[in-house]
Amino acid sequence: MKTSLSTFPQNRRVAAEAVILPIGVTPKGARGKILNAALRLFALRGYGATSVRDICKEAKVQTTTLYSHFPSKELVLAEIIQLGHTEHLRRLREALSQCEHQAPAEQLSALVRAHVISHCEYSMLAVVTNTEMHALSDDTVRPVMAILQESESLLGEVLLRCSQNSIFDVPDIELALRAIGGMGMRVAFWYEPNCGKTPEYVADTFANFAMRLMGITHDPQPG
Amino acid sequence: MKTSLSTFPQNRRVAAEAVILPIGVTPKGARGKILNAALRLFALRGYGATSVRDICKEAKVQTTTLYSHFPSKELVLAEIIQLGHTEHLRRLREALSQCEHQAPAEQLSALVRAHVISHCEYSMLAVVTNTEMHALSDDTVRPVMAILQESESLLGEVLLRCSQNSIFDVPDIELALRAIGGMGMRVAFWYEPNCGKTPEYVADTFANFAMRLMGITHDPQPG
Amino acid sequence: MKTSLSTFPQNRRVAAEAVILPIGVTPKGARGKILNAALRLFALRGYGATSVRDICKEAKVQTTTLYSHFPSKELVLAEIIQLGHTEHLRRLREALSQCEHQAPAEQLSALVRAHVISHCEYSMLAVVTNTEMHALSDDTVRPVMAILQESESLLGEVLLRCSQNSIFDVPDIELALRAIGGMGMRVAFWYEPNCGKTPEYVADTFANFAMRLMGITHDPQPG
Amino acid sequence: MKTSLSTFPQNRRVAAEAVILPIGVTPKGARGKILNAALRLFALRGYGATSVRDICKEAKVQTTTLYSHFPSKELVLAEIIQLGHTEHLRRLREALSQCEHQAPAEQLSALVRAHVISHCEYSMLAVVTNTEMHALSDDTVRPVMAILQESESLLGEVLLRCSQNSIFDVPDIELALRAIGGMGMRVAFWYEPNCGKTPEYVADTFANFAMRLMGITHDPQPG
DNA sequence: AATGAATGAGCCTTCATTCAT
DNA sequence: AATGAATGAAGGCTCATTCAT
Repeated sequence: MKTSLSTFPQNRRVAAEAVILPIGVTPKGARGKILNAALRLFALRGYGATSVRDICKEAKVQTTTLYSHFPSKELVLAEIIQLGHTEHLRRLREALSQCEHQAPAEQLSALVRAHVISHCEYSMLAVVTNTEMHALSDDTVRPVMAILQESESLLGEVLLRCSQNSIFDVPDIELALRAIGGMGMRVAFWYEPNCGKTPEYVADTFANFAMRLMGITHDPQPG
Repeated sequence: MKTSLSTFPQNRRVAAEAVILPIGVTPKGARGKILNAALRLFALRGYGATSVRDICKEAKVQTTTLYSHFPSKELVLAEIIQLGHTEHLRRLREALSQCEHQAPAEQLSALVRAHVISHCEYSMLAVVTNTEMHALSDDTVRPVMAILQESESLLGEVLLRCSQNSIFDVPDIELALRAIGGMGMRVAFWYEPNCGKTPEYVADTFANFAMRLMGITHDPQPG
Repeated sequence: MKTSLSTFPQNRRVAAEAVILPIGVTPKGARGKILNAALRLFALRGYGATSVRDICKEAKVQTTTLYSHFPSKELVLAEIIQLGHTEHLRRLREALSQCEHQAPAEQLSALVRAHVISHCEYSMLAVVTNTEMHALSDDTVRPVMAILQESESLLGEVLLRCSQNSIFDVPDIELALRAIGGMGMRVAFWYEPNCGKTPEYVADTFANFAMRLMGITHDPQPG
Repeated sequence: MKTSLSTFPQNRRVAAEAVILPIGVTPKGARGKILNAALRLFALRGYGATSVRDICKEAKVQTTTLYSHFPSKELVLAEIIQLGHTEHLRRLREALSQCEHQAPAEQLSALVRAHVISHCEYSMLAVVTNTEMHALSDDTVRPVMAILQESESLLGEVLLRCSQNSIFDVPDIELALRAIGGMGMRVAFWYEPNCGKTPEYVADTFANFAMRLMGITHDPQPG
């Protein structure tokens, strides 16, 4: 018996249909077409199951044209993942910057909201970013990994400050980080615009979940 | 700057090293060797990036031997995923059966614990099961999907019963399901036996997180 | 526009459906089942496009069983071709033996009739015999070729005797042999029992064609 | 005992050595080299027994080069067969067009001559065209079959007109079509330029055979 | 004879990439 | 930049055949 709560309504990697790259970040011309096509196919089928020919057919360019814009298929993926982590980090920073003098609880809430919203809005990007990083070579992955770790540090530090505040009651801060990070990351796989919930609503709810998970008490003290 | 809270310590899909298939489920002989080799490589590199020759080299059999046990590479994956979902469902059911007359809160706790422990103990299996299902054809995925949905229904129904109990305060039950399911699912990617935490400890903590997330109050009424 | 005279009503090598090996020649048991299955598949698909597995599936025996009866796939074909040429030669000889004291014209008629009837009755055998002999190795083909050449000699000698008789008027005896042999050989490809003509009728008509082709005059002298 | 009349002097599918594709029809460059190599090997060994590697070695190109000119091995065969039937039909039409106002007898003679000459000159093409069509899939064979049937219709209609003319005496027009078509078709298997007979001579003789077979009387009336 | 597993060569085809134009 | 042809490695898979049982 199938309940209305099923989390995997179909056999696709990502529920969302629409694209794709953050506005203002997509390059013009063939380069942009290639990146968007590659992102779409990597998200739906996976990097290993997508050929250069597939990408170029989707982008409506010649196969060799790809090689005048990128040195290899791997570096197409690298650029996409780079874009993904960069945009993600930018949003986290932006969210933090708007409440940097407020209590840790406010900061945590803002971070989780930004985390979730970006996974809703750029779900394909997030799926690729989170599932295909292992396809990059060690040298290629290094700068990308640095950005990812920076994002994690941001959340980790806020969690640390929260845990030092008596309004929270955290049994294991590392596991809390894993749990909060993980629940947000999964949003990219199931969210799609027609699901009946707005990104902001999901974000608010998940921020609430994060607060609860951290054991916040109902009458907070000043941070 | 890397903090001690980083969730992705290296560029691999799955942190765990060890294998692999649930005891008692692994077939004898070449068939079992092939399944374990394939599981390991699919988990580390992905299905698309693993060749039949790779699997057979790892399993120390001839490539043609694989084809006397499986009709295709896809059906090797299918069997692994089937095993994964079946074992997962078996554990959820077992956990539930041991508290079927208890309050929903107890049941939720038991389910989350089973969910997490199985993602710790069979992390490779869980990673493959959760990230490569899209590589199966429609016909092949159908029976597997049915098992997955059965597992989800189990958790969904318990959440539903919890939400109808006044000791819980759930803003959105569907999102709660996504959050709790998602945080457990991600465990497979980062957990490894030498991380300093036992599966039981992680499971207890995540069960606690789930309770909190569901807004449980501190003096529960009988379910 | 398709006329009712079209010679290739469908894309198959041989029009006939039914089998197969001459009665009394088919071995008992697995050996016979294998030969008949192989003949059928070689006729319909060709030797190169038929696998040992295909043959064994059709014959409902194990793959290895074939190898306890035949040393190789090639020698299955060799046996079939051998059977085909042997039966063909037997029939030509039998036909000749019944008119050995009659005029060459009678002998030619009898030979053409036997040639055509055997191509009607064992059309699958004839198709394989005539189109797959090149698949045999030099050593294997030698004894088979000898039988074939014996059959041809039979017809060639009768034609020669006819041409020396003044009731015939043959411009080129070698070409007459090719023409008469060739028109009979093609019968195996298009004849099928439900075509509305009996083998005897076709044989009589082709014998008449052969006579005409040899330029027979209407008041024959004694041979 | 081998007579000088033997029709199968050696174990090959086709007696002729030389090539191959009609002048003016062979494409330039690698495509043409591949077609000629494939034709030669298909004729000598059969389609099923010829690998893509064989073709490419013979054509002195890389195996992948074949795939930038043809979608598959099957479509190499399809193109060859298409060329064969097209050229054959073209020659029949050309022959007919030069005697379209003459008596049916003249037309029959012209058709048989064209039929035979094209089987002498392009014997490899004819052998492949006539023996490997069954290797094509249903969809691929359809347009090719249409051309073949058009050629057959041409001959069938002329035979029909002949049979309605009192100078002919045809016992069974359908069998006459089979016989005349079949004897010409077999020419491709045994004719070779050094056999001591020119294509024209063979063609004239077979045209004579065809007339006799149709029961022509020796003092024809105007058609 | 018959079986089930295994073998090594080879199948057709596609891959990411390069090069001369 | 863009093109069409070409390249060498590797892809998944099937082949005819063998062997221990």
